[in-house]
Amino acid sequence: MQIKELARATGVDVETIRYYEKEGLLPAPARHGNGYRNYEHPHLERLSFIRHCRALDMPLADVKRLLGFVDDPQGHCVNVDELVDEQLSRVRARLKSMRALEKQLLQLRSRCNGAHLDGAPCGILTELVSAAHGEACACHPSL
Amino acid sequence: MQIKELARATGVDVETIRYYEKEGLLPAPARHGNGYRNYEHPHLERLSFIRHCRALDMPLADVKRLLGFVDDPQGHCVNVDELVDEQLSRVRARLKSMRALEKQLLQLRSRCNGAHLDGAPCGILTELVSAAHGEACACHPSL
DNA sequence: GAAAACCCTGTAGCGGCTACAGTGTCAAGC
DNA sequence: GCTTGACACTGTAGCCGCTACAGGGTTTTC
Repeated sequence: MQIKELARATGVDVETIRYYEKEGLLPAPARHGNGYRNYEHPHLERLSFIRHCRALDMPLADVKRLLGFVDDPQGHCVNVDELVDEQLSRVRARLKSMRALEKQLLQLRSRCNGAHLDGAPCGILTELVSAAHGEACACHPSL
Repeated sequence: MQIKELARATGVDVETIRYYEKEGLLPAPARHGNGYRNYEHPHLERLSFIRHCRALDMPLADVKRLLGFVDDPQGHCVNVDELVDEQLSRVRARLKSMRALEKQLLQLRSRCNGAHLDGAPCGILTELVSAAHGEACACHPSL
């Protein structure tokens, strides 16, 4: 299988496949006489595995570790568990801060209403600038 | 004010301050005779403004545009509005995918339970590998 | 024999910093 | 006057996970 076929089969970009090989995530395949990479089914499986982990937003370093567990399947469940747990708490931490962000942006945007018509200065800008003065700030109370 | 004082006053790293100057977000300050940067209060305000926007996770390019509006405060409210709206929808899109992620990770983690004691292979790894075979997958149904 | 479509390697770029290396300057203590 | 330490400067490289070239070779199709 040439690289483009593997790319099509997995939905992974050709350049990304070569990148994974360079980074040691995907083993270097055999080559045709002309130097073209020749992939087999195991490569497809491994690449799908990688993409699946990436879809879960795991860093490549973690994916690499997981692949190590797959290659040597001897009761590493605890390690795998930890890895997933870490990823989960990373995701949750980001969720929390994104929710706060959404709230702040909503409050900020509401400042603009009504200021369009008269010559008053933009409420959003005023709000943002006021943060620089250390005044109480509706959109970013924690600063 | 020397750069370290500004850094302390704003909570921004010294290197980051120089980086902002290089990127054109913070105007180059006057220099002392020895070449050291000499910041005034307006720099502090501007830097606080930048950090505030960054705390809202706005890209530096947007912050730059906002600073342009601040410098030329002539009824740009509609533009500012748009900018904040764009940021809000970016945040919301990410929120959505993070929530999906959390769910998938939770399901994945639940696979591990009970497999620790006997010699069965790790449920999480099994689940992740099964994705490579295109089987139905609890933790990532959409692939 | 020419064009299009594929392949190769290697390097540079993205964003937003962060971390050096290598050098200069200044204030305090001896 | 000398050393030590903390600060300053410039410039470059590294982080992540790709992505996009440049500059070349090969294969297929007309």
